[in-house]
Amino acid sequence: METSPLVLAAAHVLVAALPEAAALDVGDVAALIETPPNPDLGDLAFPCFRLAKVLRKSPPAIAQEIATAIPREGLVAEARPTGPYVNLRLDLQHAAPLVLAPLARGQTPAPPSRAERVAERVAERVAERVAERVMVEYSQPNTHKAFHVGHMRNLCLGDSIVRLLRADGYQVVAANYLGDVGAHIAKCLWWYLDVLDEAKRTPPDHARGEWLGELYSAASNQLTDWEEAATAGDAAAKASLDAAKARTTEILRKLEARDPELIAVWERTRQWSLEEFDEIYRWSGVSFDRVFYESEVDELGLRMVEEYLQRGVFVESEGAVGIFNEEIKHMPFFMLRKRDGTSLYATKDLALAQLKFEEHEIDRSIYVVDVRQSDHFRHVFLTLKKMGFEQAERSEHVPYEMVELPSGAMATRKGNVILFSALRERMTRHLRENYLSKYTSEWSEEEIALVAHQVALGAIRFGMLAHDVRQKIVFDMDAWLAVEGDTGPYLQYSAARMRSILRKAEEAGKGLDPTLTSNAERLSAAGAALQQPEERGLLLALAQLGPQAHRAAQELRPSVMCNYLLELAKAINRFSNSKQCHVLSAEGSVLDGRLVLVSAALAGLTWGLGLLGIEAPQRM
RNA sequence: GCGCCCAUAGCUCAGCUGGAUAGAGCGCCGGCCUUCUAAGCCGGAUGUCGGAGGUUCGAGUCCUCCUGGGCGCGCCA
Repeated sequence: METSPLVLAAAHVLVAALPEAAALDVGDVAALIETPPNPDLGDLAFPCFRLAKVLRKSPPAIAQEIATAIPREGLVAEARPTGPYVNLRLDLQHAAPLVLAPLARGQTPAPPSRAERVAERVAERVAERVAERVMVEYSQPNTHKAFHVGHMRNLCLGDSIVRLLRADGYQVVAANYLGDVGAHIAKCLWWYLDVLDEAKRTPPDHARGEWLGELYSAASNQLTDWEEAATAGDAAAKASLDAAKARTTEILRKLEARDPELIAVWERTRQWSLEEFDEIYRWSGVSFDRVFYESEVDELGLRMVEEYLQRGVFVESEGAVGIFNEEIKHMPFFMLRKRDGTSLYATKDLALAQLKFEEHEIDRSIYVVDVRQSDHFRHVFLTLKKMGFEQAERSEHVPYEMVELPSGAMATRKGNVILFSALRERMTRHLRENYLSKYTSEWSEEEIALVAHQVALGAIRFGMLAHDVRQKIVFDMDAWLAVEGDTGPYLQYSAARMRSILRKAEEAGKGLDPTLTSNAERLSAAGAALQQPEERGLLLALAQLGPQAHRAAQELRPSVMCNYLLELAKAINRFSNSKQCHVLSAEGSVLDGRLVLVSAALAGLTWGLGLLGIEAPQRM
């Protein structure tokens, strides 16, 4: 795992004190170093369990020996054996320049070098080759359908993964893949063209995509109703169902045949959805480098099926074409062409993969798609491999659990879908009414609007990212509106307070001297002046920033970052609530130390929030 | 039936490669705004880490089985 400069420095001290026979290098030691459960024990801890075997001594005895061998000068002020651990207390005179100075200077944690990444890969035996150019595909909404809170989880996850990977040194192509063809379009257009009368066929001025989504739901629900009634023996329903099915099939066929009249309708309605998606992405602060459309890979997919059928990679089965991936024992057949000769979702995914590999020369391909598609992607990757795409080995699915409501899974059928627009509206209004109203006389309307937007987005993004991907999110609107405790706004608030201190210091003529962070002597004195436990705690929390961001990127888990940032914010608030840590009333090196600490905390938190796509407001 | 995932405090969840008395938020009780934003801070109460075996010096974490829940399983996307 990536280690912080602080841990690395401590590892150097430890290695020098280790017995020869320990045979551990700095990297090994750094990887073993952990944080004691209780700050009273120390700042860093070195566990001696691993050494027990090679040294043929008990861990406590080893801890004892190491502790006595450590010189009490430089970074380590105190080394105390406690059972099997050597607990280190650091001298902040040396720690502050390592941890705080770069951040206060405006430097963000450096991504690992290529050599480090290779070493890490080798150590983990993941792959000998290190990917540089990565594509992350996410969002993938369907046109003609509503964009709801479930889609928001995907959007937040994908966007954060993109940001994490970029911060970790990768070149990332952020990709979207829009579902603009298929049965759902036919259902929607059937309702639009055949069921709605002329007068009702005009969409509203705003939220046209949403309006289309309603048509789709109505159509979908009607078909299900008829189907149920038909199964129960209702002849009229059966007739209606058959007629509707014939019509949707006709619509699909005409679209495939590029029927000018229907294509015109398709293009017009599709555009309504696309415009709405753009608006959502703009509000959410998400942008894509490449947008793929299902409509653009449809034909290519079918050509590939034909080609690989000829080559014998694919086979015919019951009139359909596919491949038997025996590796997936419980469902080996992967269908790629229907009996009627048309393509499937799977077909298009093969074509899309080829397009990605060729067009963008990526060497790693990430798909952020919900967990229900796990088997599908295993098939896709296995199939790509058998087709000869070496990148298949470096393709991976990031599965995440669904967003549900207290009433169960969201379903248009049940009418319990919470649209993204509703969440956005309610969150923004709630923040204005309950928190920002106190500033109406003080701040401009522009600033209030900006902060309402930033905080609403912060609450939504954090809410979507803080859960591990394997946990489903039960979306409870009231709970989401209560933006206190472990929430995005808490993090933003913490940043705003840091900023406020710096602003007031500036106003009082006690601002941070920009030359301080490059003045070794003054910096040491400033570090040495940090005597309060809250100051130490905050510094130690900041030391974790780089390593945690790296871990989150490696594991493709923004939730790692969320949890870490909560700890950082807690350390920040403990500091700013402590009477003993007052900044403005401090003088000399104590003032210097606190200003550097606050600057570093603000920079670190802001940067970390940025990896989640959350902005830190100037004030709130 | 087969496969994948989940199960930790009343609720929602953390818990990195197994390691020091299992943590946080919400809720509950009690404190803290003439010193820097109370969207905050401090203190208190609450746990058979679903169950049973096993591996290990050491298991919430690894293995096996079981129970409960969710999801997926050839012509939808």
